[in-house]
Amino acid sequence: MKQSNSIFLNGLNEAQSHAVDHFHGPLLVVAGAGSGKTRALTHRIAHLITEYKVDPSSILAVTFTNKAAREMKDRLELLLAKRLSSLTHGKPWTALQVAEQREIRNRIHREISRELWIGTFHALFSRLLRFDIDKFKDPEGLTWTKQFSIYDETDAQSLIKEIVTQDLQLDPKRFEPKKVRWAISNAKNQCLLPDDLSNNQEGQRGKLVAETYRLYRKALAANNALDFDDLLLIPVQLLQQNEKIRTYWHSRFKHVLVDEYQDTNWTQYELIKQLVTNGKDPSSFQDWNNRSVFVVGDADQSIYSFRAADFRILMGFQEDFGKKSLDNKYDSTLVKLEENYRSTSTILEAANSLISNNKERIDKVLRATRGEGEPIRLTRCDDEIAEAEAVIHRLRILDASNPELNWGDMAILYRTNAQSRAIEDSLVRWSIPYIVVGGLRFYDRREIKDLLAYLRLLINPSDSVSLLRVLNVPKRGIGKTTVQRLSDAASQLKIPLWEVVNDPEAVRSLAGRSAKGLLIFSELINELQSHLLSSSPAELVQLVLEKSGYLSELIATGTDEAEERRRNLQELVNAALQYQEESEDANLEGFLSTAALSSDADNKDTASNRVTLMTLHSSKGLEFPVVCLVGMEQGLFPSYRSLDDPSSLEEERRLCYVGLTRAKEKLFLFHASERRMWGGMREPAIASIFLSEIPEELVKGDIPLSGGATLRREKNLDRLTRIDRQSNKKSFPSEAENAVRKTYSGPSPGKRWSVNDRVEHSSFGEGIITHVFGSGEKISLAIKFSGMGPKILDPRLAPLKLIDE
DNA sequence: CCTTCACACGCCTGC
DNA sequence: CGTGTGAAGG
Repeated sequence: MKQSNSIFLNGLNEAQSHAVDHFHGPLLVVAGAGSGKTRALTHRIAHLITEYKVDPSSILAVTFTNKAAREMKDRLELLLAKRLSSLTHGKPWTALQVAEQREIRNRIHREISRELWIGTFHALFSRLLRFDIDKFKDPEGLTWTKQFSIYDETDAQSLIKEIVTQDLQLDPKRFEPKKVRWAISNAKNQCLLPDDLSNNQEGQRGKLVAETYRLYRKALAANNALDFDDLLLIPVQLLQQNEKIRTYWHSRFKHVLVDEYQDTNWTQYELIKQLVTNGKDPSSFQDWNNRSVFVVGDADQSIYSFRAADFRILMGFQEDFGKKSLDNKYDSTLVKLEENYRSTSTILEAANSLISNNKERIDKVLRATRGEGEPIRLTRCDDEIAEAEAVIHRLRILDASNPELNWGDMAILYRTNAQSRAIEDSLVRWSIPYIVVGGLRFYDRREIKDLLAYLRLLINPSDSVSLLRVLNVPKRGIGKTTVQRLSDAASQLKIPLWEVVNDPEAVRSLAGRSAKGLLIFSELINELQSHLLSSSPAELVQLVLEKSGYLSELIATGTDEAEERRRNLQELVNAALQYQEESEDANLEGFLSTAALSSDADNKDTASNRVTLMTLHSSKGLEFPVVCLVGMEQGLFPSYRSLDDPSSLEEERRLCYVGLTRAKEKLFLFHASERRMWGGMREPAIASIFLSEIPEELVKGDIPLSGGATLRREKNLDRLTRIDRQSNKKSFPSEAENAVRKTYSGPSPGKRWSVNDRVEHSSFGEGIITHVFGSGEKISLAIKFSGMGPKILDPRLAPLKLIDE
């Protein structure tokens, strides 16, 4: 079956060809930095389609970022286009006219790449959920529809905060929503449900976290919303419980490829397993005919354990899926790519030496294929401002003395986003063009989130988080008290907030002066909803902008900041237009998913001729001729949180390894002896331990280096930069806190209206009072009439009379 | 009842 | 340094 004459095997080394040509069964590709794994992945897909005649729609390829997905598609299209051009035109690709090229690419896109499922775990499985989530049966009876909203971290946290303070009546200072959210996220990423978590917990605090998790999940369902973690966890549950759906997707995706496998978590692993083996135990799964699972990764580049990635999943792959190892090199389930085509041998040697300090590794060496290159340069600076100046100075020298180097060939990498500021200042001072990747996402800007909240509300009126966000934006005179009254009513009636807001009588009854604003708002939403089916996403964005008064308010404000926001919103319209161009059946749900799941790094093209600034994490998968790595100091990099924890320190070291191996030609390291942390305090800083792990002979210091001995001695000193870990103090709700459970002012004896009273309404007929809101003069009644949902009425206005028993 | 202003507090990394 | 929360003002 081996097709050794395939053009997609040309120019590959032995190990790469082996990976590309693999057809049946599981294969783990251990791919060191710069060993051509993206090449192997794209060639493999092309090879599967053209040589093994695999239907493109049966290929599922998981990438780590959307950007990587787009690149993979582009490269694949180009590969296939080149092949097609020699087949159909008998000419090499470059000899074709532009129009011919375009026609071929369109054809490839239409017939092949459009059919492929390539994307991040989150993007792919939210797509799957848009098909099947309505068939999901939750053990606690929760339900979702295809119109579900996707909540980002902020939305999720505000929901949790609400639960902690309102439902559980806990002090958010002691039971921090952020930490609780983190614990819940961790559980979800390990495939744990509320009950599982509860059973895992001993102390009261743990039990409370599990209880928050349960309520949080319930709240998400009430909002018809999912958080990022649910996009993976719900599909797992769905595939586990529903054999029909599982078998469908199992039969559909015959070839599954996963990039950056070292950064998968247990929930993602479970997804892969369900799809590949149809839920069977992988070690005994036999039915590999015309089916494969192909994972690529490098345990030394695992840098996401903070979001529950576990590289032991990669290390256990063979045992999970494979037969026992016979020949270590070309085992039927393992290929190692160990030849590095990216970096000079100096850079590689430094990286190899650094990473050898880690204990938890798969044995792997990275062999250089390029020359020695220049020594690594290390610069020590007085503080972060001097550091920024030193970096820029270095880049300017390079720019002046190397005509072949452009600004776009240079990258400045740092541990934390906050470090970019000082460097940006210097770049501006020297008028050097630059781009900052990461940090605040475009879709996290306030005005963008506001507009997206409108759109989410339109398709998913249950989404109360979005409703609350835009209810009074722009200002409609609807204040906190009114909102609280409406929310209380909604939660007691167990109906979405929107149903209260959308009921004019309820509004008139519950709200005072702000009733007018509420009526305007609900009319607005109803009107916008009427355009849902007939308008494109971009048109809808424009409509919301105009009809909501958002745009006119910004124009009226007239400040620079407002103008900036207006431009961003225009950019959102453009993003919607671009989305429409790129996808076949463009709809608003799709656009909103794309928006929720895109990261800042996805949108920036690094092609423009600018110096790139980013965190080490975002640099994964990229390469640059020139790399400057700044802030190599204890407490910063490695981060202070890792200093007393060996396994986090190893992760920091892997991060450093990733950073070093981004460089192709020239590598510059910087550290400062003093640094302003946040606010103003100047903190003395000492050189990073990682510097002492790079062989001295590879490094040339601008200043005399403190040797490894000094560093090792300093290592044992008490860290000035270290911040004491918070002691594990428990925070239980006190007796007092428990005692002040909120009571709504129900009917007091002697009042005219009470719960369970039977009433008669002149047009709705007979009903029963289910709730009484408010007290004194101002009360509202929730009444259940037969044949309709609960109505909220003001007894002073509504034609009601009490029926005597 | 809603808006605005001031102050306190905290930031690692990100789909 | 930005965000979120609280008290005073309108």
